[in-house]
Amino acid sequence: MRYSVQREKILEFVTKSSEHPTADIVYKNLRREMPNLSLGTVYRNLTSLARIGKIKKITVANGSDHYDKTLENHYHILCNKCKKLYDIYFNDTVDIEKVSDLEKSINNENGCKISNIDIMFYGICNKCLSKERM
Amino acid sequence: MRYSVQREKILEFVTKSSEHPTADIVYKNLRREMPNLSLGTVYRNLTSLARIGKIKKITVANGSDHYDKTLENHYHILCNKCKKLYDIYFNDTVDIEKVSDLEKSINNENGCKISNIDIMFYGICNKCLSKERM
DNA sequence: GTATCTGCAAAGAATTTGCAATCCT
DNA sequence: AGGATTGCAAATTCTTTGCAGATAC
Repeated sequence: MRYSVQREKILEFVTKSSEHPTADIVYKNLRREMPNLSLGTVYRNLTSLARIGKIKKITVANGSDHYDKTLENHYHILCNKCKKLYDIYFNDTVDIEKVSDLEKSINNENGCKISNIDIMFYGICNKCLSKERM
Repeated sequence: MRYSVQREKILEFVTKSSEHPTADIVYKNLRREMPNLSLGTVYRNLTSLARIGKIKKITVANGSDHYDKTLENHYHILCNKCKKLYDIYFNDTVDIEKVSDLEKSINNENGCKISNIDIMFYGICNKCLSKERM
């Protein structure tokens, strides 16, 4: 894959972002410094960056795909109120182990070959919860 | 919710189906006996049937939503070859327990309120695996 | 030089919606 | 009767793609 300014900036934006931007968010933000950037280019690069594993695509119910910097062993929650996607941090590493144990045992017991598991949580984020209580 | 033939047939189709039909599959199949059925009606009813819990919507990466009869404690694998969605059966009930344990512990340790977890497996189904070996 | 990548705009796929007619109750 | 539901078609939303020009190497 050849170098391009656009791809570098797109990767940088996703990597430095603490949110999990959609293609449109990446596009709108980078347009400020690159007024000629096109949405097609953003989609093409997000797709290829995900293919080579530099970032990860996250599919959610009822909405655009999000993109995340690649980090091991963490999951996401989509807030049904504000529609934002947050990381879920496990306080107890046992939880993480449960997931990978699960993955292993299913691999062995089924006739199919599992290449990956997507786990998505849905609910209300803590910000929206505290707003509700006010 | 008032009765309608269309909704009854749509629910029946999803419930009796061993596959996990998309809106389009439901539409194409029911059109044989209901030539005036419209795709909009199928979407509207699948959505409301899912809302009241009679069926379950399953969102997958890169493709249409699927619908499933509501059964507890089972998960799905999307075959990357044939793009079909299959149930995953656990031989060992411990696996199921791992998932619900996971759910409980996350509920307690995070500031957010989790209403549900979606777990999706991706890989190659056993049918496509045996074709590969031939 | 040439294959890759971009911007643009148009196309495509999936789903939703407005509206008048029709159907339950 | 009167509100819910339908069929139809148009609109929306998200994403992909064809193409001609620009860019990396």
